Amino acid sequence: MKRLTLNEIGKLAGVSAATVSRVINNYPHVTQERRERVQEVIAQTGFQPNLIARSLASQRTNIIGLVIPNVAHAVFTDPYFPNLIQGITQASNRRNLTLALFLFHSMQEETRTIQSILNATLLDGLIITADRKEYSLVPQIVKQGLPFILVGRPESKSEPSAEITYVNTDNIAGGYLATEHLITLGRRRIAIIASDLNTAGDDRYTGYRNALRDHNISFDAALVAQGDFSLESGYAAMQKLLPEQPDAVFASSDNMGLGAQRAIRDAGLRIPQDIAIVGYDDLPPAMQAEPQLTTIRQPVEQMGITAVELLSQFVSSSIAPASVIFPVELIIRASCGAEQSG
Amino acid sequence: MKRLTLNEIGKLAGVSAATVSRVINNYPHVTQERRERVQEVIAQTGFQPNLIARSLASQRTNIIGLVIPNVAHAVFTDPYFPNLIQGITQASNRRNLTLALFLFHSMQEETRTIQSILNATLLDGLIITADRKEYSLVPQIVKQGLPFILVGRPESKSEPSAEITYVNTDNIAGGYLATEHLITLGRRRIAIIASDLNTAGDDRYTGYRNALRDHNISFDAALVAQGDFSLESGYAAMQKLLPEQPDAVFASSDNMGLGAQRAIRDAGLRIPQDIAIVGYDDLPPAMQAEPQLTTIRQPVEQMGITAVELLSQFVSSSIAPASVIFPVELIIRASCGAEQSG
DNA sequence: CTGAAAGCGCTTACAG
DNA sequence: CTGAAAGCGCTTACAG
Repeated sequence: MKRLTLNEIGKLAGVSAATVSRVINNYPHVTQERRERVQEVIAQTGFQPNLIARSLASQRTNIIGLVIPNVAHAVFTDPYFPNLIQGITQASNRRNLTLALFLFHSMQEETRTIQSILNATLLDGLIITADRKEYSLVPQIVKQGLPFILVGRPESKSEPSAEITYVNTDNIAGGYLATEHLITLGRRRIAIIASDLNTAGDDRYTGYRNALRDHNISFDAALVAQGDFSLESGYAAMQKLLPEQPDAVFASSDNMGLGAQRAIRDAGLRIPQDIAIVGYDDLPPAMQAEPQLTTIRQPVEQMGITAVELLSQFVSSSIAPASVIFPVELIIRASCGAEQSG
Repeated sequence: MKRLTLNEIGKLAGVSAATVSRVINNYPHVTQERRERVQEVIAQTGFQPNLIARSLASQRTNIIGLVIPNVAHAVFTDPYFPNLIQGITQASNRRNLTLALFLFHSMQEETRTIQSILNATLLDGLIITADRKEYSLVPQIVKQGLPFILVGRPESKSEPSAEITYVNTDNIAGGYLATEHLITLGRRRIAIIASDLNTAGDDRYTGYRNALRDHNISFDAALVAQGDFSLESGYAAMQKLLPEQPDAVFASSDNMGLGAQRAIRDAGLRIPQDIAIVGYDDLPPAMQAEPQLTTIRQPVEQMGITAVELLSQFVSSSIAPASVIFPVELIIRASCGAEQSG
């Protein structure tokens, strides 16, 4: 079936294409009568303007991109991404934005695709997840002038000049809360499964250090092990920590927490009696082992929504909006020994 | 920085914009010399054609949509979707297609968005996951004439006339393999946690029935319980089955299998000694409880790749290509009692 | 093989 | 408030 054009709608309504365009775009100065006549015709014909033509004329596509850099470990194992995407799609739908998703399966593919995204004129802006620290993408985009929002804190050293807008959760507070909770339970040899792969890991570690300091517990480097956010790395890290005889562990991601949980069990120790655990990221219960982890919950979906909103502002005003940081909360579950003490 | 146009590139190379366009689009009849001159200029300037303008002129956008209908239960809890998306993005990147992702958070939003997708001219085609049976979307799209590929088998009754192209895995064979495996282990009271929410569930159930029939085991309706692919529903279904004293259970999704596993343990029974389990879908080990499920593995990522390829064919030839069905395989793990028998 | 020109379907100053 | 017209940056018959 042949698609209608502005011109044809105009004819049917007895007005010019320009007027139809003005009605569609809610331009205020159209007489009520003409406006209604046009709306009538649009409703009857089910007309929808050609988005491509509109984009070409208006130099605005209403398409935004979500770029998830190629991370070493399976992107979607971590429920963080699905949650984030839920928020982003929700806000996109609401604002009539189309979301283009970019995933990569090799660094080469990533470089190539990013390059063409930046050179093409398809996108109004970009949302980029800050999963890797050594991410050279950012300066490249800044240079191009394409509006973008980072999800997660950028490395402070990157781009001293440019104002990078980001949404984030308060990871320092999260690390602090988690550690303090373990302290409150009377634990003193509190280990951490940390990660320096991204700034989220850095900040959670900072929170851990701060909590120890504030509670006059001396820091012991032997109680720090590194992981890469995967369950397997959590398992390995915990195995490394066990000889140090910690009585608690803060795993700076739930996946690593699950790994730690297994390692503790495999060593014949009890949770939480021997070692209490606090995780991070809040895996949905369905994915968790039992008992479920006490964890720090982040409003990831909300972060996605906000990212879209900030990006919209950026696109329409071409002034980078202010970054937003969301609070986190502690969710207490049995794994920590709160309810379950024997 | 000002973007270049075909015209400007042409001037730099001493040819017309038309010739530049022909070079870019690999039109064969351009003299070697001019071609090289143009390519040189393009390389030096880093010129990339404006995709929107190209789309408007060529009536082809190279954007495809992935539509994941609003399913009652968290879309991404099931690793099926991430895997599928991996395949789809990989193939999209390879073919220089942009992938637009459409998720919905209510039926109303879904209806509204689908409508505007179909009326707009933004997409060359659609990939749609067939997660719901009662899906009225399909006839609507068929009517619109937008090329689309279904991931999963459509209901047979839908659209007797239209040729619907789909990619699928051989779910009947999967159900058969799973059940036969349990039979081979000597089990006879084999329960099934089924689901009639989609055709995948139907087919797996058919495979179960066929296997029983071929092995002369009489079907017992009391050994059938329904689930909705969630862990919780698997737990509930298993609880319903336990009084029937099954000695095995085929859970037609891994999530439901994990739920069943918990229900069995909570009832004080042993896996696999008392009840052996086979799951479906192959959750990544990281998400699985222990012991991991014996399961039917489907080539989900490959299905995504193929969906994109079929859609490309469809778009360029406007003739619906033939559907593709992938084989599945049985992955034996300890939960089934193969290795672990005491 | 190549270029001038029309056309894709909108938006938006510009006059009036 | 409204319309005629130019323009967004390509592609692609059409002539030559």
